Amino acid sequence: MLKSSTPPPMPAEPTQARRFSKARAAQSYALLEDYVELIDDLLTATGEARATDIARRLGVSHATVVKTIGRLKREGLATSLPYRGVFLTPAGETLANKSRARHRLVVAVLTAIGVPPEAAEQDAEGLEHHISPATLRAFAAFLKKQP
Amino acid sequence: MLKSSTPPPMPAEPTQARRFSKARAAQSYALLEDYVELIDDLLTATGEARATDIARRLGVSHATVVKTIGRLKREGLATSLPYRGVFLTPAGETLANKSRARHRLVVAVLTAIGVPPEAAEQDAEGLEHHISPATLRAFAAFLKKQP
DNA sequence: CAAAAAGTGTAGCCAAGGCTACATATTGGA
DNA sequence: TCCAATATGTAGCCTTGGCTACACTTTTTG
Ligand SMILES: [Mn+2]
Ligand SMILES: [Mn+2]
Ligand SMILES: [Mn+2]
Ligand SMILES: [Mn+2]
Repeated sequence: MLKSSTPPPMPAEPTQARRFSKARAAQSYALLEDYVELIDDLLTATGEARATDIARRLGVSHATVVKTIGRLKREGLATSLPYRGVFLTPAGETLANKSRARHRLVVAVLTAIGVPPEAAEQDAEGLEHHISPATLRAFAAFLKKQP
Repeated sequence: MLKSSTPPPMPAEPTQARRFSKARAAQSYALLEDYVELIDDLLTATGEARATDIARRLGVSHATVVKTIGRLKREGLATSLPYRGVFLTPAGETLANKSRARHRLVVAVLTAIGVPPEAAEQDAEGLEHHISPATLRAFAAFLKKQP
């Protein structure tokens, strides 16, 4: 007999509310993670991260990017000088490195499971922001013991 | 030697922009998926889905729920009668069933990989909305050939 | 059956994250 | 050099998805 024929019961209210809450919190942080990762990539590749480049990469308008850079600065993740691009604070760099490592691990796991490469890259862009540390550890362990 | 010592190159601009775009689109649909899934669960379990119950389950205010129900109605996923709760249209039921099946499959895969149960449930709540059909198929295939 | 409690609806506020339009600054090429 | 192209900044608008406050309806209960 295959696992589970009876559907799982609905979770208790406070549990379910807590899960949704955390998912909302993760989502509200997602954009910042993508930005610092991208900014760090641009800084490494070209030495600078300009609003226009970021906008092109993200597929949004430069005005949107400028506004979000404001949020990055408010949250202590980036600095910028007028007409001189964006830079990451130490906190920003730390977050960028964590985000990049997690992004790659997610892609690797999806691929190992048999997800086609482009789908893995596509889905990872959204998935990555909802991977808890516990899941991240499980992913790393899973990859290590892969054939 | 372990796989990949050189970091992957940054994707070309249009590719990366398309990925981010799709991830944003998926996110904008996420709330609707959670709502119809939850409404369908409540209808099945208790015969009705009231705004207050939904609010308690989601951990938001009832006013927020009422407003979102408006969006569900605009998008043709639900109907409601004043002071008489919410119901799903056929389109809403279809989406609810798809969402629930996907949700369960995601949890099953995470668990199979070795993610602890509560982390699997927690992360799935956010992850599920970024699983493409291709990834879904790969997940199903992966589970089937598991020991 | 009336009063209290619970549920629902509505208004108005906020922040995030999109956009366009336009003004200003910088940069590169003739 | 200076003018055109490019980049940047700013303003104002929109939708989504949160919230509180308050009014109204329905249900429960003494
Ligand atoms: Mn990423
Ligand atoms: Mn991402
Ligand atoms: Mn779900
Ligand atoms: Mn969800």
